[in-house]
Amino acid sequence: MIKNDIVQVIEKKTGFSRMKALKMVELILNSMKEALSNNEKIEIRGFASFKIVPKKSGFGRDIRRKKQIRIKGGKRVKFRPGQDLKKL
Amino acid sequence: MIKNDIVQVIEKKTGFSRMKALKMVELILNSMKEALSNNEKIEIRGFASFKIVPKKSGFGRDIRRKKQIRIKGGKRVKFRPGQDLKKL
DNA sequence: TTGGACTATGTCATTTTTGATCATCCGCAT
DNA sequence: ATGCGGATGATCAAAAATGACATAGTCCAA
Repeated sequence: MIKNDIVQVIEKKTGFSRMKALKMVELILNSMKEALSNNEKIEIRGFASFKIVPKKSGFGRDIRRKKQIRIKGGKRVKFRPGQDLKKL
Repeated sequence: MIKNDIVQVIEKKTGFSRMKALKMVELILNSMKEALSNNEKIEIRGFASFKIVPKKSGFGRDIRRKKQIRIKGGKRVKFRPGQDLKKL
C-alpha cells in the first residue's frame, strides 16, 4: 500500500476529488510529523504510539572496507503497535 | 499528541465539523490497519514504512517468578521512519 | 508518464527490543 | 465529565535492530 492507495480509499468513501482526498492524507501525516519534530509523543489507541528517544548507538560497520564506523548520537522515533496491530 | 489533536488540525484547516474530521482520521488509520492485516506493507515516502515480519523471538521473562518463558511465533509490524522523520 | 528522489538489501558489533504480568496512567467513546 | 479498556514501566536474557554505503528497485510530484 502506498500513499495513493489511501487517497483512493478516501475518494471512494467520501466522494472527494483526488486532490481533496490527497490533502486530507497530507494534513494528517504532516501534523504527525510536526508533533514528532517537536519531540512530542503520539498515542493513538488501537493503532500505535510513537515517541522520540535518544540515540545511543556507538558503532556500526562499513561492509566494503570491513571496518567499524562511529555512529553519532541523536534522536530516534520509537514505534509501538497498538492492540489492533498486535492481533494480526 | 492524541487522536483528538489531529482531528482539531483537520477542523481548523478544512472547516469540517468535529465528526467529519474524526471520520477522516479514522478512515485513514483504518485503511492502514487493514492493509497490515492483509500482510501488506505500507510505504509512504517522506513519512515512514511499515511491514509485516515473522516473529522469531523465542524467550521472554516472567519477573514475578523470575524464570524464562517460551514465546510463541507470530507476526510483528516493523516500522521504519522515512527521511523526514530521520532529520529530527 | 517519467525521472529524480527516496527506500530495500546485505554485512558486523554493539545497542535496543522483545515478551509475560501487574499496577498505574491515560486515551477516547459514551 | 466519567469510566472502561487500552497503554506504559519494570524486569532479564535471547533475539533483532541500528548505522554507513552502493546498487537495484520503486514511490510520486510535475
